[in-house]
Amino acid sequence: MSETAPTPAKQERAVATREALLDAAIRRFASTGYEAASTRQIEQDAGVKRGLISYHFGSKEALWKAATQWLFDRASKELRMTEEAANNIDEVARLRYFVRAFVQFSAKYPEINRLMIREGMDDDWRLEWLVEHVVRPWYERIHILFERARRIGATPDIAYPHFYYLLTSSAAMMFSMAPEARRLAGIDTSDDAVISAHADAIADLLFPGDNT
Amino acid sequence: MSETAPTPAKQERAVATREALLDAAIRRFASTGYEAASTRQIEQDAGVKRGLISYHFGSKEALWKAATQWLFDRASKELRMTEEAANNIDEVARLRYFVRAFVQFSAKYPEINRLMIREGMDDDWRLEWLVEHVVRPWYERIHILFERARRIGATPDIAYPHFYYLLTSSAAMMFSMAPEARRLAGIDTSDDAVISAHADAIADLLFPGDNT
DNA sequence: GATATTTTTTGTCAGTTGACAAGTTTTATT
DNA sequence: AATAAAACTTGTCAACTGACAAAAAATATC
Repeated sequence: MSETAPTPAKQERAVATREALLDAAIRRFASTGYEAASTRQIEQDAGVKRGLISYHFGSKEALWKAATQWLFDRASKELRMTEEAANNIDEVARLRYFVRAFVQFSAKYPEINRLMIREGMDDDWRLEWLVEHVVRPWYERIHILFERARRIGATPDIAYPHFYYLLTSSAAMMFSMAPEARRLAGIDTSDDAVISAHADAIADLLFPGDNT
Repeated sequence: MSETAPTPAKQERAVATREALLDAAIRRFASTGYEAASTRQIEQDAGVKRGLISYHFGSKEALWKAATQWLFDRASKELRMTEEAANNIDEVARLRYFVRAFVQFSAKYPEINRLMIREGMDDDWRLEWLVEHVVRPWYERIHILFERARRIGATPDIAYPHFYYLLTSSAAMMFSMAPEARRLAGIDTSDDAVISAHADAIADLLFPGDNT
């Protein structure tokens, strides 16, 4: 073997470029959709030059997968921490706590719900990817909470899929539709008071327990 | 004045072309969004030749407005009939009736909610148009029902905007996300039993009245 | 049947898109 | 400082987009 290979250099400023692209990509994909979001626009948003997506990700499709993965990893970690934080309180209070946390979470990351809504309407490779990589784990996780609550009679008498869509849609929709909510109802959905009121409303409806 | 103008002809087969285009346009705009829906694709879906959108509507923007107007006019009429049909029953039962009808309605016209979701995320001319032409009338109409219900104590204790987003999102989302619901939960959202169960679930949550 | 008008068909345009390839600069290591 | 790899930059391409214009066909009225 020719030992001439001295030492390959490593990557440095590239991480900044990558993150800028991932962040810009998520925002574009979530707000305008995959097809309508142009790679040139994303590069411009990220403040980098034109060929960088090709260089760092290879293709638009690969960028989309990397960006969604990136977003959901961040978010999943946070949601799981919330879940664990509620482990040492009683059952009903825990459910209310989780629901409120879920609303806060939806308000904090509106891009997640926006992405899922956009992709959930069309049965293509993106929906398949999202369902298997992201949605199903959460679907199952919430299922467990739901069953535990059902056993102590703390849950409305409906089949789980209905509950899942009731919870997720009512928790997230208002924040996904922030521009509409502002125009229509004059609501600022980034206001903590609004978020908190919404969380209370949902928790009260789903688990009419104590008002704490 | 030169009386040579004999008699101008009228339009005939054009209406069929127009309707085919409107129908195809709604489906495309709702499922892929405005920017990603190409006029050529819409013409192909409608089974007509290439230049017809230009001829009948002038521009893509004009087609979008005509198509959404067309859809909402049809839907509004139906929703108003439902509302009137419930005029001669007592207050609480009427609310439950309306909620159930609203769910049925959302299941029957998933394109409406899909359109509003797509456009509600971005604050552009389409959102402005939708809010003023379509959403606000409904928003106010439901507001009246809500206030009437509040006066007799039949309503959850939340501000109206929260109620509005709870109702509309939980009623419509599952049907807008039909492809996801099928993949994720194995649910056929066009099944009458599923629709009915969903309607019951929401009516029970919002107005825990009798179970009729 | 002649004719004017509506409707359809086809050609063409400038602008945009995603992808790739050939360059240039920067950086880490010696 | 030399050098090789990584990172960035720019040029170019075929495909597609919305729009318009000109030609062809269909239709109603006389």
